[in-house]
Amino acid sequence: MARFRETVRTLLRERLLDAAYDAVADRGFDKLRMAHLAGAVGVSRQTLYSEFPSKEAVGEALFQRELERCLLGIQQGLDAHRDDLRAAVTAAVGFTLTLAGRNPLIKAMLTSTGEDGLLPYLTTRSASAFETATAMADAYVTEAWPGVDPVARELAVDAAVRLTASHIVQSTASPEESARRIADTVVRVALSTGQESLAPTQ
Amino acid sequence: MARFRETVRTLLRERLLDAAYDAVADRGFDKLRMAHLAGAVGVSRQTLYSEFPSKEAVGEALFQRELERCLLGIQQGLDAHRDDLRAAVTAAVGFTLTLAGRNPLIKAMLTSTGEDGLLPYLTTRSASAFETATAMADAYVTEAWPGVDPVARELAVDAAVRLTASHIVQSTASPEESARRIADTVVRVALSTGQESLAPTQ
DNA sequence: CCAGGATTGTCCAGAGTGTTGACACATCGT
DNA sequence: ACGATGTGTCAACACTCTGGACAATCCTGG
Repeated sequence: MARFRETVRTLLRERLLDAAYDAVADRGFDKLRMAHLAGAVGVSRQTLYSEFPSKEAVGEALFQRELERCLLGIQQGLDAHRDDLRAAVTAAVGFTLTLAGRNPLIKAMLTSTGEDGLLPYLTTRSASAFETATAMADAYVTEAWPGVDPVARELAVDAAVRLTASHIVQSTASPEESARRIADTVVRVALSTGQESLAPTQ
Repeated sequence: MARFRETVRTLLRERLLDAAYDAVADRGFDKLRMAHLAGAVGVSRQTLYSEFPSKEAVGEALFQRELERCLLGIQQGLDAHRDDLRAAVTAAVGFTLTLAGRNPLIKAMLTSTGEDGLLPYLTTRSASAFETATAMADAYVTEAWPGVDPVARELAVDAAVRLTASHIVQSTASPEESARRIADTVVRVALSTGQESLAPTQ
């Protein structure tokens, strides 16, 4: 019977995260004030604390939500190349990198000075992020390319996710170039049998 | 400081009206049960009564909201003919009549047997409806055709609104034909000077 | 016509939740 | 060292929703 109550809670949560998003994108996470956040939504500070136990929890939720939004876009990118593994990976990774580059929240995270900002969450809370992204990519590959060997598939998906995340944090080239390199790696992993000899085949 | 609380109230109101809309469009206003309405949204019956003092109040609010939605569409129809008074009136009235004919809520109102249903509101609560529609139309004409005499303008607008409402309740012809007739009347009223003699000019 | 069920509208005690002001504590710049 | 600022916690209070009860009314079938 408490169905409306639930929607109110989720609405409150969304509003809080919206306000937090704006504040973080504007002035950075360390400049975010819990009192301002509560006031921006029109709720008491205590209510905010009953929804998010700590400021860190706000950061985690913010990061999590942004991640899921990105994954949605990636999913669509993958679906555009259901016949070419390399092209699909290139497209998805390229999309991810450019998106991350433009996203004001991620930008704010990365430009935060030193160990301030939301960067810690990228390592701390990355567990569930990796989990989600990996699960999604794995499900996709399983469904789209059932011919790939399970072991190779798992390795390839894991590599793709981790390499992409790495390039988000530490980009060494343009998104497109990085995407090509990652796709190259992933394809090699996926199509290998694991039985190759280390010795030259002569 | 109660900004969030307000949005929750309006949200509750919207949800209630949405549920009421569905129920009325489906089974008619007299078959609508306050208990079902509250349950559909997930609140107690008491909460429903604190938002709407009576079932009649629900009907009024429902009618009012639907009216405002229609007016929005009419406004757009008017803007398409800012150079031809007759065409504008014809379009707006025609749109209104066909819209009213298709609208499931209005359909449910009109098909309710006898004095049941929402029909009473069309006369009871029509005061504010007429007020709103008239004000909108008057503002439009004043802005779009400043050359029309104020007295004639007021008469024309009033006639347009009342004739349209009348044709919604009691349609004697197709929407297009009714629209043409109403537009004809309105144009005659608007362009008259009020100085014509009743006696033949000989 | 009448009895019984359904429905509306009202009331109230209790539970749940948000508000408010206060506090201890940590951090930081002066 | 000090005051200012911000985080996190607490308890008393106020408000709102809930759930059950109730009378009054309407409808329906016998």
